[in-house]
Amino acid sequence: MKFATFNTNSVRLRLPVILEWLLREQPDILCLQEIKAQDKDFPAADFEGAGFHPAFKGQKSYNGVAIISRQMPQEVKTSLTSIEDQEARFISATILDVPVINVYIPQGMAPGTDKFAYKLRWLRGLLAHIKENYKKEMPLLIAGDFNVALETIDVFDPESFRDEAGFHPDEQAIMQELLAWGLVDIFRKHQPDGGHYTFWDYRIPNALKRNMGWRIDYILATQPLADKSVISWIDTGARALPKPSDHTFLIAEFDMS
DNA sequence: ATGGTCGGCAACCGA
Repeated sequence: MKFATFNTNSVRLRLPVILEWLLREQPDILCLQEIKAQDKDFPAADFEGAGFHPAFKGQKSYNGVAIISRQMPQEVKTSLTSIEDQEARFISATILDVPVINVYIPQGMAPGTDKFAYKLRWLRGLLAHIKENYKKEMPLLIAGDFNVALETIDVFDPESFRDEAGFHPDEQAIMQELLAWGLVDIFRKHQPDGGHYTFWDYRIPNALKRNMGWRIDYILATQPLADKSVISWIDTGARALPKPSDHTFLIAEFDMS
């Protein structure tokens, strides 16, 4: 089972890149974040034409998440059970009997701001949602843009980012609680070395070429599924295009036989 | 090479 996640920064603008990637890589499931489209504007027919079933939750201008699946997604839900949230940052579905959660965690701007408090509230809400609805002994996949780098090896300049949004101990502590509950960071399982990133800030010139990035996108799995993962990699293709996205595809394969 | 991030969406917010 081939599973992937990608922050699109506009699903409509990035549609040719996504469709080309789907046809080339043939994943079973692709989670998208920052689709930046209202539901009425989501390009559902294009995904259906490529042989996939889309489930999506959008809003105007910002945020928005989607699950693109070869099999029909069942039990689609678009809100956390733990907290109220006005923004389109959560979607879950069951696909081939595996529960899949796709999240776009708030970026948080800077510690001390309302946006940072919202980010922490959201992370705690996700932790509560998972504890309320799932068991660590059962298969569960969680993917998305968490906007949190966990370790010094996950950012290119940890000294200068220490205590800033995206690399702050309060965010990292909640994510570590999530992992401690019973989730495995699948890319890390297969790649213990640092310097592998999923995001490069547009505002840093030639960030990809200089490998000045962050690893803030994740595929997390409970142990029974994590035991089945055989490979995970980052596809920088979409970041290297003439009109690049700021994130990359992150992929993991699971042997379900 | 004589500039200097993107995207949505209509002036700026968010990342």
